[in-house]
Amino acid sequence: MTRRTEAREETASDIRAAAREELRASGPRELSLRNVARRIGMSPAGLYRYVDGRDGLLTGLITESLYELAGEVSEAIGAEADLAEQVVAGFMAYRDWSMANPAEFNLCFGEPLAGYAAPEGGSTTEAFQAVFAPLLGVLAAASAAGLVRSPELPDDLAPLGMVAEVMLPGSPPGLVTLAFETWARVHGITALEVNDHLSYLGFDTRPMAEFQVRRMVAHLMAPDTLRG
Amino acid sequence: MTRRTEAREETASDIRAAAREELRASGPRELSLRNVARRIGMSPAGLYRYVDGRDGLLTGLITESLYELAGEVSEAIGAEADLAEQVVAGFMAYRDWSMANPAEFNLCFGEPLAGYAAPEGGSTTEAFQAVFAPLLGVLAAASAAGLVRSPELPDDLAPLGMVAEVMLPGSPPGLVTLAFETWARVHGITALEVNDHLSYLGFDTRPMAEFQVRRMVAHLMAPDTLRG
DNA sequence: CTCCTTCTGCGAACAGTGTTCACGTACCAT
DNA sequence: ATGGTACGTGAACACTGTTCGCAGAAGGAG
Repeated sequence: MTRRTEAREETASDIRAAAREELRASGPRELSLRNVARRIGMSPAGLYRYVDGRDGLLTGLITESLYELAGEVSEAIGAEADLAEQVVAGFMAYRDWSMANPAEFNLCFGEPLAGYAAPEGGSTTEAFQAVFAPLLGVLAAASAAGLVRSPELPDDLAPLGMVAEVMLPGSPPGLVTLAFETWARVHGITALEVNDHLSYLGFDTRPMAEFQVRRMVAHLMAPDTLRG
Repeated sequence: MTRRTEAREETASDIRAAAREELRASGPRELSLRNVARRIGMSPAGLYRYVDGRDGLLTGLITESLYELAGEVSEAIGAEADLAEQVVAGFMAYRDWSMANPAEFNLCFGEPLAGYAAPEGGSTTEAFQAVFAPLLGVLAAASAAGLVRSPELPDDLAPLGMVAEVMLPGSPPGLVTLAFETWARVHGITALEVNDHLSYLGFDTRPMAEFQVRRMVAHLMAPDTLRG
């Protein structure tokens, strides 16, 4: 009962590591199951004893990557005292991790993989929440401290009010739209950087990203935040 | 000289159309050259008389898509009189086209295709400029009219000043960073919408996108724009 | 220690992909 | 009418994910 499960655990771990390498080397779309097998010196068919095909391999990579990112974000937030600086640090950690792990970023936040469906259990959903929970926490804290004034929701966005009660219970309904806006902003600059759409500028674009994030936070926490 | 070139032109057009259909049906990554051939009832090898492999097919799709998008953006801008409304309309056209053509959006602005390299001639670069020229034009006009106050560039972003002189000659150097910021913002919400990362909200997210764009424009053209 | 079950891994196969090559065939200009 | 050129094809190669049947090895029961 021991020797077998032990060996199994080890090869499973090897497979995970090899898959991660393959992901970095070939990207999420071109991730080749046969190459993963080749890396650990196994036949492609043998992998199916450990992983439920390519989809299973991918869900493993997604959750693993998300928890890694979540750790980075939490750590970055924890290292700052000021609420505004926490927001900056948290989102810059999101950006920096994405630049360091482009394949993982695209796997989690980019174009959905053709033919891939998230598993039933919702294990990936949980991992996503692990990433956003700390960011939402800081935002909610800033709101509670009166640093962030949430905009009023137009009638168009009434459905968002429902979501607000679930995502950020007790917070003003407008805060959730602010949360999506901040995420979208950071996601935007990050996606452009990661996918080389700014590389023709010919210089390191990190300062530009930080500039945008700081402007965002300044606007977010300005006393005269525009409404609507 | 006539019958042959005429027939050639027609099949070339058929190929373009079939490729577009295939792109919509299968996405940019799974775009299968063999399926394109199948659509027009041709052998895969025969396609090589018309198109330089998959890469050639893709460059054609990219430029065609970009010019289509450029048309939508220009038209939307032209339909508005107020400068602020022009910005809103231009970017919403960008968003709406992307939602209507997700495969094309990802092909042009998403994760670069593995193994694909843009051609030498710079034909795609030209197409990209066709998209951004009208947007930059409105921004420059608004700046010239004193509606937009550009932020001062920190020392970090000195290289951007060089780019500014090329992209927006005669405009304040800070305006170009504003241009990138606006693009990044719209790209962010668009990418999230297009790639189904907001679909779990369960309602049409267009109002949310418009809300964000309007907030962006309001902030952009507010008299008390924050500097830096 | 022997027997039997279960787990593990492998080779072959299938359908699919992009790409190349040699081969006819239909068109066109002379 | 004839020579040359452009067109289209079928076969082939190396690759992919996935399934299936078959060997062994590991472990437990008697």
